[in-house]
Amino acid sequence: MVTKKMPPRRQRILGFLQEFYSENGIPPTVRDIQKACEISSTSVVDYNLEKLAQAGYINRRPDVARGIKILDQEGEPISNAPRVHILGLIAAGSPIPALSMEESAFSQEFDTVEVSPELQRQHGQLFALKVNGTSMIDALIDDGDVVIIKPTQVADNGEMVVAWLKDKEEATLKRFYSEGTQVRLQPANSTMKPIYSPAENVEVRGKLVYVIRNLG
Amino acid sequence: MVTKKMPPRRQRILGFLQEFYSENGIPPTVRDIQKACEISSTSVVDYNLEKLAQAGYINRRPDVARGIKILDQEGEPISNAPRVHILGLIAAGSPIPALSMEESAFSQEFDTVEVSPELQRQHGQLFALKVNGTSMIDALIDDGDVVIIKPTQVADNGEMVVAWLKDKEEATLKRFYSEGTQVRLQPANSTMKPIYSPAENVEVRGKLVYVIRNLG
DNA sequence: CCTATTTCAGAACATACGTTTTATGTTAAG
DNA sequence: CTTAACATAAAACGTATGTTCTGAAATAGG
Repeated sequence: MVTKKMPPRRQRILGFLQEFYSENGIPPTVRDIQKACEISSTSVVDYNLEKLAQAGYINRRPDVARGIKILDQEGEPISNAPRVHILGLIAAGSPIPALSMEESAFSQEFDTVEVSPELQRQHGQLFALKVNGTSMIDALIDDGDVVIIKPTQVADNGEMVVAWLKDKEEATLKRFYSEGTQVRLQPANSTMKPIYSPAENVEVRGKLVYVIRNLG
Repeated sequence: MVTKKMPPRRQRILGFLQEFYSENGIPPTVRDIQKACEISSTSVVDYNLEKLAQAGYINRRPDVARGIKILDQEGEPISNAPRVHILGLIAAGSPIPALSMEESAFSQEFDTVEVSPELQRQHGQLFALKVNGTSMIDALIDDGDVVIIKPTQVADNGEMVVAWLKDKEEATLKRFYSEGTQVRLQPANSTMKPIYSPAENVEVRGKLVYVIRNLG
């Protein structure tokens, strides 16, 4: 599908649609859009909505209040469940990208996964990583699994964390144990040996709160 | 919270609300409810909606079209993502309940998990089981994990299935391999031995399409 | 049986909200 | 410059949809 460049106003409308729907559980009205996007007339909103519909970004149910259906890339309606960005891959040796998300919250550049609203409510802002390779298999995490992570710099003992090893410049998923001056990073499976490292060499980037595995 | 008995009509309205929202991505109007629940007047719908709001089942946004917010047990708004019923526990020796769901699709008697719409679209009707104990740990499935299952009687070789062993009267999660007259049920981890059983002793109940693990 | 409370009915009302119309400004191609 | 396609504007229109009013039927408690 050839995606043509979109006027900024239309882009803004589309972004607002997703944001509003995700926040309120109902799509906005034409007038909601008008106010939020600082448009002078409802007819302009209508015009741009029609364009968005032609381009396949939305569906419109004629004559029904709040009749806009927001579609994903496959043309299927999206749900209003919170979506979490998959920032990248994690594996032995692979770096984790920067964790500043607020700005690009609704940019289309990342893959996303749906999470339940409870999870989002419970933990606040989240991000996700896709696990590459079987290096985490000892922690019951398989190749291709997606892990949902809550950003944090601290962790309690026994929690599964994304740990950054400064010296090796690599990130890993392990159980975290603070043992005085050093840190033990323990695979969940006892047949694997733990990693011991000085506390100042280990940076906790986030804790693991959810694992998703898609088979089939 | 003391849940008083609800008039059947009110129960029906509540069920319709969830069904309609899940199906259409927007809540129904008062008149949608009126038609679907065969109510003679909009005022009756309004009356019952008010009661449902008092009882904490919904929120109403005054004067806004389709302003009903459906709430879960914690009083938080639900999303319109498809919800899948958790029919029970699965573990060595535990039975799996009957798989007829259509009738009780929106009864409140089961716990549910949200799944992404894509999953539902891809596989159709689904159900879920909560894994009890660590007996599936060899298949990278931990105690407390929730597995999403697509009901089916057949499976391709290598797929993870819910297999019912008639002689032992127990269900188990394993990889499925048809080997002529008998069936091999293979744990995902090679350190565990496979189960060999005559084909007529093994009933495939469903295939595993998704695994969810909630930590923290 | 009597009374109070709950539930249901029908109709009318008020407005939230999608749509249409007519007109003007803006950009891009020839 | 001219013209066509694109985009914006203001106002009015029609109906979809929440709300209210008045009254009657059904149900429950004593």
